Amino acid sequence: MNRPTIKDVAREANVSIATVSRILNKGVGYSEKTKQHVLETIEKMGYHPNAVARGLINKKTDSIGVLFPNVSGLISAQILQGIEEVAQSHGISVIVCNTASDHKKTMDYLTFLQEKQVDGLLFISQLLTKDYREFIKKMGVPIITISAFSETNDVPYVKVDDEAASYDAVRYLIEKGHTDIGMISGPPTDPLAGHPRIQGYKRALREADLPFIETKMTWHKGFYFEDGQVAFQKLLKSHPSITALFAASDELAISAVSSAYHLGIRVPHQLSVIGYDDTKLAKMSIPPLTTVSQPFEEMGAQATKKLIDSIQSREPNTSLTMPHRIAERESVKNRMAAPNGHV
Amino acid sequence: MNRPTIKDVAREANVSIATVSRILNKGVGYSEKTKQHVLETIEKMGYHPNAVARGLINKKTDSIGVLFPNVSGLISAQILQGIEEVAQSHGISVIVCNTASDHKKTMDYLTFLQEKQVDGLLFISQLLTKDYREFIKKMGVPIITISAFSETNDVPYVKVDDEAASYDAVRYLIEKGHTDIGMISGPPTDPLAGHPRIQGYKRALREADLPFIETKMTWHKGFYFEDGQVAFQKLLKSHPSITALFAASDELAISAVSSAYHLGIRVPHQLSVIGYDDTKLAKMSIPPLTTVSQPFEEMGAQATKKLIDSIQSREPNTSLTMPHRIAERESVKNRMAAPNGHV
DNA sequence: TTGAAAGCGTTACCAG
DNA sequence: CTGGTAACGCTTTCAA
Repeated sequence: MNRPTIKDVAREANVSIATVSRILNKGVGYSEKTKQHVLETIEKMGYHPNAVARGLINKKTDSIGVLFPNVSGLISAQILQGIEEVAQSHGISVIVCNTASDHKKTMDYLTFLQEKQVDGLLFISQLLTKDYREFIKKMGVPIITISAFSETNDVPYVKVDDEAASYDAVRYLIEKGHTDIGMISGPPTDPLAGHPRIQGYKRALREADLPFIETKMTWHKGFYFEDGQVAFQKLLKSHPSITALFAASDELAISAVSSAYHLGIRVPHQLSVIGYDDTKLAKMSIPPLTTVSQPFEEMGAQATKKLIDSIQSREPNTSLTMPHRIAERESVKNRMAAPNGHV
Repeated sequence: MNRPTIKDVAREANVSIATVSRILNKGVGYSEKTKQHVLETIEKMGYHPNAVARGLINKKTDSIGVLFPNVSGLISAQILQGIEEVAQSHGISVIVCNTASDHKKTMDYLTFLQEKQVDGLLFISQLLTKDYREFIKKMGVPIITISAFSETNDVPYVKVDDEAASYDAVRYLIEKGHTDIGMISGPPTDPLAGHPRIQGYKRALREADLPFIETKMTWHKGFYFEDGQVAFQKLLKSHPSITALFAASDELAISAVSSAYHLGIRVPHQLSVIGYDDTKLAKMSIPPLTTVSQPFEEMGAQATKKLIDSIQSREPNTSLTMPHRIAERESVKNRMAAPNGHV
């Protein structure tokens, strides 16, 4: 025997399906008596409405698509956690999509999500290019980016101010008495986490009348541990004198700490390092990593709230710049401290 | 103007909707000529089939639900990556659900997924209790657990053999010449990652004629970094003599390494530690962590393949025990080595 | 307060 | 090879 439908309930309760539907969805249009009776039979039969049929007629599936460039990372996972939580509390299902930063894959997924009739889209840590935007416009569903923005500048985002956050990180180093500061960056061409962070680094230097030296900023492909290894080597070779290092991600930072350890360079005594992201990693590092903290989970939650708002109100949304802060731990030495002051 | 439907395409192409449908889904029932023509108008109009309507009539939504006790962890993220990849390649959408290991939340989600008419379920790192099983049976969709199993013993799983893996880990320590080996475990009452790993530890000790001493195995709530801190303190207080430590997770292991560092105990010189999981963390630790490697991504992928098989064949599935291995890095000292042999 | 029936976009059966 | 039509499970007019 198949799962009962609204029809079965109606027959069993001796009412019409219209009445059952009203009881389930509307506040009016039936007597208290029939309501009780119908609710009882529903309970008895173990009836559950079919969301697919509902979606067809309502033109609303109560589902959203979330596109990540990579789902297995710490950051994605934390953002997803925030998304899932508020979606869940609104009875909305979240469909995860891994684009691998690939154009074709992203397009395919967009098409897929269109066919699935999702009510909205969340676009994470990936530049929303013109053609993606074009396609999404045709889909006619609201979209918000997280830790990203659109080339077309007409889609709301939820992110921290990367330039300002980087500035603050380097500023922090300077305030601790450092004047010879290197940076391990991501690709300068990366408009999301590359370029702006470099800009922040430069500005902090400039405002403190410290010279910006091209080769004191190195990078290698991405923001991962392995990238850090090679970038750090490069940096150290040309500038062994640096006393502090700003890394554009926690993985990059930890990679530097690890390399330093193997080279016998003590952190923070000989080299201070500050990271970026404040993933779980930061706390677990030896020494615990001082880093720029981004509220990833909260970002996921806020963006999802906004998206759901947009879906319900059919109004466009506004962007939101999230606050960042320096999570002070033990990887930065205070050179201003009294000579006997450790750390 | 709304998105075109199959009806619009039919009208525009001067054929019936049946013909359009056939062209889209069947290999036969139309001439090459009309096929070309219809395909062209589809292209021209930018038509995309509505998966919701399809789902309604086919009683198949091409979507699966994935239940995690926690989505923000490294392990979940890696498993999810594997799931997403094979689902994607089969045109199936994955709906993520965070149960927070909570009974009510899990039940709510199960109900939700039932209404959404998902075609199958993946249950991750969480004991599938009798009542969950009951409910899922009523749903009538296939289910597979990953890194977990069912109380009722009638649902296929994909997991490593935890007892054997733990045994191997401790055995590895013993082979490196260690005889005084402590363990930081998860809760012994945890049937998934607690109990079996403890059993493996005990068996390895027993087979090597080493005594099992109750207090040489400590734990504190869970498998996270913070848990490790307190468990390690406890262990060290009663057994400062241990030369090696088996931790039931990488976070636990790294926590111990970190605590040891702060106490001036050098790893691996004074204390060897072996972890469990081989998450990204392991490589980033100082020193890089030797650990039991679980192929999480592969586990997610295999389970999803099996699930999709079950969905298509409507046949029950079989369990799969995945291979584990010791990922040798630098946190274990070889006490058998020549006296001048480092590490 | 209630029921009949149209319709959401699709597939599949049955005629022709 | 092609078209008409019932059906999937539900919501929503419109009448009664």
